[in-house]
Amino acid sequence: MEERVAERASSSPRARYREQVRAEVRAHAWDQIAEAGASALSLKAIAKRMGMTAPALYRYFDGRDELLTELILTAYRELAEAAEGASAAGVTPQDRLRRLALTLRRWALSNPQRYLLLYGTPVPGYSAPPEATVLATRILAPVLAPFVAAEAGDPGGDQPVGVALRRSVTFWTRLHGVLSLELAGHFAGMGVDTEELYDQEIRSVIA
Amino acid sequence: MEERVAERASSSPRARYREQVRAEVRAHAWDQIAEAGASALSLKAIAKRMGMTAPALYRYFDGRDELLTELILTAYRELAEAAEGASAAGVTPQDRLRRLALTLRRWALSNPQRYLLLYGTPVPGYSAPPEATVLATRILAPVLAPFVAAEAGDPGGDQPVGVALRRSVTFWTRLHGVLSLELAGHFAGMGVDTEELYDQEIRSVIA
DNA sequence: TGTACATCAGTGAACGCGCGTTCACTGATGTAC
DNA sequence: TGTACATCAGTGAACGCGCGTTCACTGATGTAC
Repeated sequence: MEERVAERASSSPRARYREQVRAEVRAHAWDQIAEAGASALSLKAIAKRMGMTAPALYRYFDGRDELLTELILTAYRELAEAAEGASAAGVTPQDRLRRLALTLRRWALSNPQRYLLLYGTPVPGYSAPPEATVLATRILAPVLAPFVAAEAGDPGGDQPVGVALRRSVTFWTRLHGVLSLELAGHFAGMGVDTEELYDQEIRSVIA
Repeated sequence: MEERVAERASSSPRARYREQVRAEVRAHAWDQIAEAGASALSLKAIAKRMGMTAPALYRYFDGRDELLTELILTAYRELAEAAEGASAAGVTPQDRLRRLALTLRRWALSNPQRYLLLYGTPVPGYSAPPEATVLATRILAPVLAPFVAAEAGDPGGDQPVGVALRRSVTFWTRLHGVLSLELAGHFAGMGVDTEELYDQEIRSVIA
């Protein structure tokens, strides 16, 4: 009901201002997450940085968890779009997967906490809504598609989709293995060339 | 200096009692970490569960961070021992790596938060001491050894240690990729057989 | 175009909670003669 | 074996901090006539 009103009035000055403030809150939330991790997300701290009092934010978000949920869903959608965009630029299935993987790494390195929010240790005391699980599954689609295409062009496979799905998951876990350890700083002082390692893992599944 | 005293008096009733209480604190700390993650570690909460007041714990630990450090170092040592023990039971290098990997998975699944404490998203506001980094590096030794042995038995390699090191890291990242996503619940509702997936990843590096 | 009214952003005080940590102190336990 | 003393575990009060959230209220902005 309220949503209906918000939609209808989406171009009114008040509605515009609302969306502006909401955007600013989200921006500050990301800053905060980037600095101290998702569990440090605090409405009071955001309000202080915005020069407002905390109760004012309750006009814009139902509470801390609702804000966190919105951030997570946004991040999933953003990542999915980036993945699809990167994939679309490729010609062959292999090329698509490679671009997708490199985009994923760039995305993750440019804002580690955003990646860790989605794929790292779950935020204590917060349970993701069902929508998040759905989005998390759906994000595999741009990975799956090139594998399906590759299998289809390669005759003789018994169950092309089954094979493609397995390879997709493997692709994902291998990239995540390198990325998450890199982001958490676990290669520190080990003299590992993470970029090369990542590239090796890309090739390991594609070839 | 204090350490010296503690050593000398290690069999006195008081010293025994001290170690007993310290152990109980650690046990409650692990319980707490298992339930709500490492960032929920709280001296006050531990004291309450032990039927004591919080300041009393300062007789046993310098503070929250010191306790956390001790837990992390203990976990590293425990994992290293488990890895070495498992490896020792194997005959061929391949066998050793396989046992090591399966032990790692069992260890991680039996107490997810303990694994995530070492290899998950860093605890916000806490920076691990240098010793932790050293231990984290040293834990690669039992992985590296079988690969070195395998390379040595396989003539023709240019730089056996270099190759072995690269394979060790790959082994590690691939296992971690599956494990960490499994522990964080990211395969939920995707119909993935994680055990089989893990086994596939073991074979991918060994074979 | 001006006036009356409704809407809504934002404030300030407050509640209850939990945290790490310090300090002066009590009382029990171990030690030296 | 008993007494005087030192050591040390643990308490209770307190400090200052930050958190999410509620509530009654003010004042500005938009809307309808």
